[in-house]
Amino acid sequence: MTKAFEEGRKADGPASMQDVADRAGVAIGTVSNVLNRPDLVSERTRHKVETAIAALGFVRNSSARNLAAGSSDMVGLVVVDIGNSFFVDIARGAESASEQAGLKLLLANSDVDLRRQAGYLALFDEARAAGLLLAPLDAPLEAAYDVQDHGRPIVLVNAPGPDKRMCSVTVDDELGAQIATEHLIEQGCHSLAFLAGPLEFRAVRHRLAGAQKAANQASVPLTVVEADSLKAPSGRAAAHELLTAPAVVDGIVCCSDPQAAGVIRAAVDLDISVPGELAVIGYDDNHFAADSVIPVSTIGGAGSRMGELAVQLLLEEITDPVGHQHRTVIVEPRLIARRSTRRR
Amino acid sequence: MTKAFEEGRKADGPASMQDVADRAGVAIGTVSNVLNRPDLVSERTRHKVETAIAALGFVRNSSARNLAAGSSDMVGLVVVDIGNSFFVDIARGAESASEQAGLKLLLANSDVDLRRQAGYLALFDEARAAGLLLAPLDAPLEAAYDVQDHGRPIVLVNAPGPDKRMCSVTVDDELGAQIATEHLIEQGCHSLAFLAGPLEFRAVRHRLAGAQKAANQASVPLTVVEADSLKAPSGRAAAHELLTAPAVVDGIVCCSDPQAAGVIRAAVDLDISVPGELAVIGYDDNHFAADSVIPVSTIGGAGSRMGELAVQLLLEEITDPVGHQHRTVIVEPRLIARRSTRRR
DNA sequence: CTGTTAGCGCATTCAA
DNA sequence: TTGAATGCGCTAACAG
Repeated sequence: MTKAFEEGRKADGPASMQDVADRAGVAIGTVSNVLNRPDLVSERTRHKVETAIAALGFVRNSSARNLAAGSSDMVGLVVVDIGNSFFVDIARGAESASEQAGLKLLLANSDVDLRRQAGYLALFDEARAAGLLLAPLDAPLEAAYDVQDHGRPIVLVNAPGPDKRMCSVTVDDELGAQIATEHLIEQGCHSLAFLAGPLEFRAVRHRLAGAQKAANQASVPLTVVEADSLKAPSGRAAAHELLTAPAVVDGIVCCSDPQAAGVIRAAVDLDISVPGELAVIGYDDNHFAADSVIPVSTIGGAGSRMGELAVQLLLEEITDPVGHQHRTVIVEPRLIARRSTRRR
Repeated sequence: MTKAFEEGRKADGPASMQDVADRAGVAIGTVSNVLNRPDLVSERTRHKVETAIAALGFVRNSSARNLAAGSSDMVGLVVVDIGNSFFVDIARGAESASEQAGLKLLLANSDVDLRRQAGYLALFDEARAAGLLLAPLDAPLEAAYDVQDHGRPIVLVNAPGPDKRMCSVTVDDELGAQIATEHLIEQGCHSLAFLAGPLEFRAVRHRLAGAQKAANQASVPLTVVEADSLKAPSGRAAAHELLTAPAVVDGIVCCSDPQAAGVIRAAVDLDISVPGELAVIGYDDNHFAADSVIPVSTIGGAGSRMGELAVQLLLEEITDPVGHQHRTVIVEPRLIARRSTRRR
């Protein structure tokens, strides 16, 4: 004699609201009420129902719930690279803002794969998520527009630029690089290099522009080197070349923290002291930057703020879908000065 | 005149299968068939339906789908700390295995908060996920048992130990620390220290045991120090104390990579050369470990493997819920030797 | 306050 | 091969 049989309900599958209602001796609507509007239910019935729920191990079926209610409290965040702590910061910011707003945040990692990105967007679209957040690849946003066309709110986080069709939050990359460059100049550098990543990345181009602006304003020479990637080995290779060239450089602005780590390693290999002979600054404040042997100065502080703002924009659109006007919020990053640039 | 009006359907909300059927001039069942069993539908009708789907921008409603079908292809992974690249590795492994199995993997970050962990488990439970993966807090697993009791498959990843009630995959922490310690001894260290994290963590205790085992076998003295945390500042502080004490230590086994980074920093501060005078090994192969100025040797390789295996176990249970026998798979980590321990 | 009921959008019989 | 009908579990509106 199975437990389910004793309880007089079908054996397989989880208990339903109807099972709960039967066991509590009330109608199904009442069960729904104690779950969703407990104030409408008398103390006594509520207790009966709660007892039945506990006894049966009843768990709401959110599919049925969403279907009937026509809405959901889930928001999806699709991220390019969960291995990059910058995006983890975004996720954290989004998570805490969502929690505060009573929304459930689910993550999906596209892992720099456009097809996966599209797949996860479609997943959340099919699940009728309340809204979507997308930290996109630097690639066409067709899939995001599709979601948008289906009437689902979506906001871009760390977007490559403003977008007329949807809300987005961006960080001012030009400003960031400018701040970084000015910082090196203030620290007494006289001959700078900008270690770019691949120029096909919009962010890289903006940062380059910012660095050039700052260098021009201060009339400090700026050598530009384009590395193959934003990773450490590329930074190391590029720096090795730069530092063994005849022209002397006493400060390098990098496009990423791993690059900066690579640069510092190259410097150490060549017996060039950091920050004494060479100041190095990274970008994005990845988690490891603070813990290095030579803590790496960097530009950061934008990640979690962007996540929060993105949720805020999303909420606005969810709350007022018709009156809503798309807009772009630009976050200003800040300097995080650590030892790798401390020259005075 | 709105687009919806022209199309002769209600304005708000996404198109439904009924809308598609109407526009294509077929019955709703046929639309369902072209979506789920296209081989049962004639070329011509299928084309009509597909045209209507495209024209309407129709997107399946997975809530309705799951409700009607009574199953879902989503699996949820709840992770303690998405900021730790070890768990990112697990997520990556789980993701690729899921993709291969035709399952959709969604992530949730409990952020070392038991309440959040329970919340996300409940979320996936309510969504009737096909199964759950949990990289748990080192804390009671009540919420996981609940899920289990509701008949939903769940497997523990990086579990604190074997569990009779559910499948789990663990890494052999004792072995890992043993390997690490043996490595230092092979490299010629004569006096070791084990930098433990808080001993309330099971993993820390196991690692301690492994280190002691290796040290005993080789008759090498092992000083044990308990740091406040697994983070860099704790490692730095503990190492500073250790390295300024009268007793000489020429090798330190750490419980984490950040700790190792802290140790190396302390050594550099004290003008002790690494690896020359002091060999240091970390644990978990966090992403940054390879890129440091002094690349950090470590114990790793288990993360993505654990993720894959966990999905595999989950699949077994999903496929055969009744015949399934819970089991624990133990993954063996491996040494990743880098410069911080290269003494010969 | 509680019970009844009509869908929500879809998968899936069963007939035709 | 296609169409009509039933129900998945729940919410919300309404009647009592």
